[in-house]
Amino acid sequence: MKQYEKFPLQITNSLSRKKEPFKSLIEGFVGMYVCGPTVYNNVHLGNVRTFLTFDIIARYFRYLGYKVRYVRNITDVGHLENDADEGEDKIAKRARFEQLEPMEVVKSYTEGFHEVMRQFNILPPSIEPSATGHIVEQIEITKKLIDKGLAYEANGSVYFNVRKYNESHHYGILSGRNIEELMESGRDLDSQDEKHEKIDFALWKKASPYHIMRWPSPWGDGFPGWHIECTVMSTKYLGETFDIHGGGMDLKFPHHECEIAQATGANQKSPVNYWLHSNMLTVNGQKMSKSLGNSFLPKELFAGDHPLLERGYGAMTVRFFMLQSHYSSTLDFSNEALSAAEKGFKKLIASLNTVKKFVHEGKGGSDQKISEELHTLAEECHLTMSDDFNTAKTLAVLFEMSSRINDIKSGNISLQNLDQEKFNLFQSTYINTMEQVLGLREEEEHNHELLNGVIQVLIDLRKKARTDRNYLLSDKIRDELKQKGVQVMDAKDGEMTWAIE
RNA sequence: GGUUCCGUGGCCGAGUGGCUAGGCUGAGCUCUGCAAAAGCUCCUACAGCGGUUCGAAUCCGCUCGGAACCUCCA
Repeated sequence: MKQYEKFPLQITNSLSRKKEPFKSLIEGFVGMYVCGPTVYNNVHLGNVRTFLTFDIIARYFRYLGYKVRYVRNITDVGHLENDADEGEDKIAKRARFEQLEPMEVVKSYTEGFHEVMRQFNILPPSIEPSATGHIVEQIEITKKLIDKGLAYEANGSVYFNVRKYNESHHYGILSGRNIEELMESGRDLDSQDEKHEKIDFALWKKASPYHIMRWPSPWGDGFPGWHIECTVMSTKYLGETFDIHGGGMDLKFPHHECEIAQATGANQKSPVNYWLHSNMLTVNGQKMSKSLGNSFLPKELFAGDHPLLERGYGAMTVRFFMLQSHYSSTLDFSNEALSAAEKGFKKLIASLNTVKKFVHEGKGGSDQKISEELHTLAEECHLTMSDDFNTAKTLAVLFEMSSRINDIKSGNISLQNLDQEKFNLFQSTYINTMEQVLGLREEEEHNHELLNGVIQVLIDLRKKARTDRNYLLSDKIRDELKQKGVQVMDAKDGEMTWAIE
C-alpha cells in the first residue's frame, strides 16, 4: 500500500474555496507549477514564505510516494506597471540604474535568489524555465487566441478580449469578481489606450524605440505580457491540464484569473485542478512588500541589521517560525516571535540529534502502553500533514515526540522495553518528518567540522575532570565554553551533550 | 464602493458543533556535586450582541475592529 493511500491528502482548493480530497490526474504522479520571482531585485522574506510553502508541499508529495514534477519559473522579462505604460519595464529600469545590461541584472538576481533558496533549504524545482526562453511559444499561443477571436491586435500590441471570453466562459471564477464591477472600479487608463475595454489585458506589447528587451513578432517588435508566460510554461511542461498551480495570494487576481482565461480560451479546457495560494507575511499587520518599504532581506535577518530586529537569526529558525502557522493564514513577523521560535526550534533539533543515536537491540515489547502511544504519535505526523499540509499541527506532534525522546534519554522510559517495530517507526518518523518533510536541520554555521572537533576535545577533558571529582576544572571549562556561547549539559550517566547558542 | 478573509489566553499561533493544540513567557516540584538540560504540575481563552442547537471558539445574523486584492507584487 502506498503511503498516499494510507494517508490520503485533503487540500484547500482556491477555485472551490473548499477543502477537497486530492486525486492526481495520473495515478502516482503530481504535476505542480508555482509562479517564481521576477528577478529585478533581491527576494525578501515574504517571497521566501511562498517558496517555502510549496517546497513543503512538493516534499510531502514525494514523501507520500508520488513522483512529482515541480515547475517554477523565473520571470526575466520585466513587466510594466500597467498595460497603459509606455516606458521602461522593471528590469530595464534596474539595468539603467545599476548601469548593467538587462541580462546582467537577471543573472545577478537569479543567482541571489538561488543562494537564498539554498540557505533556507528550499529544494530546487524539477524544471526552472525562464520567460525569455519561451518567447516563441508565447507568440504561438497569442496567434491561436487571435484566430479563435479571443484576442485582437491594436497598434502592434495584442490584447485578450475578456468580454468575448466571458460569453462562453466565466472570467472571475477564481477571484470571485464579475466583469461589470471590474469595469466600474479600477484606475482610469489614459486616453490613448488601445484596449477596447479596460479589463482587457495584454498578451503582447509593442516595444517603444527605447525599449531594450524586445523580440520580433507578427505584430512587430515587442515583448510578451505578464500572464502569458506562466500559461505557456506550465502547459508546456505539465500538459494542458495539470494537478496543482500555486503562488502567493496577491497573484490570484489578476494574474491567475488571466492565466485561466488564456489557457481555457486556447485549449478549451480548464488548465488546473487545484489552485493553492499561500498567504502573506506581514509586519505589524501589514503585508511585507518592497513598495511599502517594510521588507526584510535575508542578509539583514542573518546579521540582525534591521531596526525591528534586536539581533540576527538563522535561516532554519525562520523556516521553523514560518511552519508554525498554516500557509493559508497571514503570519506576523516580529523580533519577539522569532526569539520564541528559536528556542522551540533548538529543542526539536536537540531531540533529533538524540533520537538518531538510539538503537533498539532486542524484541522488547513489555511496555505496550507507551509503545502504542509512540506509534500513534508517528501516525499523527502523517495525518496532520495530509490535512492540508498542516505544519503547525505537525510541529505540535513533534514536540510531543520530543518529550518522549527526552524521556527515553533520561531513562523515564526504557528503550529496550518498547516494542521494537513500533519504536523504529517512531524513530524514523521523527527523523524523516524533521529532515525530509519539513526540511529542518541544524543551522549551517553550527555545523563546522573543525569547531565541533575542538569542542569535543574540551568535552573529553571535562569528562576526565568530573570523573576525578575535579569540579574546579570541570566548572571552569563549562563556564568558559558558556561564555563563548556553547552550553554544556550533563546527563545522569556521566555523558555530556552540548549546543551552540 | 466591490471581492476575499481575519479577530483565540501575557506573546506567537493550531483548531472547527461535545473530547489537552503546541511553542515562548511566568510559578512550583523532581532529578543533579553545582549548574544547565529534561520530566511533571499549575496559571490566564475564544472581539461584542443576538439566534440555531441537548450542546458553539466552531453554524447563522448584526455591530465594532483589522488585513489582502480590485495597479507591479510571493
